[in-house]
Amino acid sequence: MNTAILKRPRGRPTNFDHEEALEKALQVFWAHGYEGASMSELTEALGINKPSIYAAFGNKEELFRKALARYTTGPAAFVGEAMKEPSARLVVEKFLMRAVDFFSDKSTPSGCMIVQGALTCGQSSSAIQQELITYRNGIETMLTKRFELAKTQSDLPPNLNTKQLAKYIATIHQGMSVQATSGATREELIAIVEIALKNLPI
Amino acid sequence: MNTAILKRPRGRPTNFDHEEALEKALQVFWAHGYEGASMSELTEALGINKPSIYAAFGNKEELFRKALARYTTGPAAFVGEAMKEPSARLVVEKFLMRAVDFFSDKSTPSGCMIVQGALTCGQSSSAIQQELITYRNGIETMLTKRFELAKTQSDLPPNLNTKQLAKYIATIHQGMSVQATSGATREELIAIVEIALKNLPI
DNA sequence: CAATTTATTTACCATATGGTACAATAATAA
DNA sequence: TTATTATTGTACCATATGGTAAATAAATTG
Repeated sequence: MNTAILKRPRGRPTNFDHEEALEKALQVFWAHGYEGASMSELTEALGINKPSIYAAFGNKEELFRKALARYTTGPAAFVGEAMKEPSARLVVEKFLMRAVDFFSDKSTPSGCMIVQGALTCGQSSSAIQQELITYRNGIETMLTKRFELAKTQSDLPPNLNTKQLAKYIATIHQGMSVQATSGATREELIAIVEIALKNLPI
Repeated sequence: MNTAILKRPRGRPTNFDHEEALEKALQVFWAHGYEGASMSELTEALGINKPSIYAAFGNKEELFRKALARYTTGPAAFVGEAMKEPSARLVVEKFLMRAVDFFSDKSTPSGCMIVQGALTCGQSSSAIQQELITYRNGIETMLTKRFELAKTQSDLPPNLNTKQLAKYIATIHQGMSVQATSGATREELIAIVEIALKNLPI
């Protein structure tokens, strides 16, 4: 089954599972943000010593990037999934509703890591801050492209400004992330989405 | 005119203007958040040495609280002002439109300090984090109360859930704060508000 | 077996953090 | 003038930060 142990590499074997460790790092960064997560908290959470972390993942920045990649392909993968819905309207519904599930999942930190990982920070973290902005823009771009596709399918009117609509949806998503971190309940988040959907311009 | 110098206090006079210093501290905290603003950056920005800051304002937490108070009664006072508009609809319009002006003002940091001052942080800042949540809830409560008043004036239907509506408006506001910090232009923010207003349930 | 390779542990590094002791300074009060 | 009071500047403190050197341990190769 596990092909990884069929042919062991040369030296002393690694004593921890990289994916498991990355998952734990993700939880810490997700909960406290890039700056708010200290290396000592991370070492404690991962259960391995610092030199092992640095050997396996590079440095704090790299560890964050790898945790972030895991985040987007794991818990936050629903964003890409939502784009596959058959109509623009359903895409928005799915995106926002799944975001509510996501934000109110009590087994994970509240809020979106891409929104809150480094919104404000010291100068030393500006690289990460900028990368998260790029990720946020990426979500907007996904929405825009999906709306453009809907236009070609006569699912949306040709005069509709897809970029603006995407930005509006992203704004609600980001606002809900803040709400979730502020303690908003699942029911409250659903109410927000219902208001938003009931009054959607599409 | 200046009554403060008519009767000087006993010892060596203070060498800096407290309000000016607080204003500079506000700018730093606003731009970098509570944790992201270091005492050394603050001392440099205020142009006074650390012992003077501590003598005048207590400690970093107290300095932040005083800067935050200045924020709410100064640049962010428009929130309370907006509540005075004659109808619920106009309250929301004014609140969101003035927020756009506020967020896109190039002479101040982008985004809202109450939203971004300590969204995520290390454990040592959880007190400030909690206080900012309380401030955010306060804005929602202002909106709720204003909508309740509108009900008594037959300005809003009696069956309308004012808390939910307030939370929805607050969500858009918070989302726009994230957008502003991510580089959204004034025009883009206006477009967001226009979509939101065009589809308002009131 | 020894040699080699890699990972772990321990202990440490330079720097930055929030915060302060203490002496010097500048004002007022007597 | 002298005493008193309060603020300033310098120099410092304990601790935490991200990060690493060096020795040790555990595996494979020959």
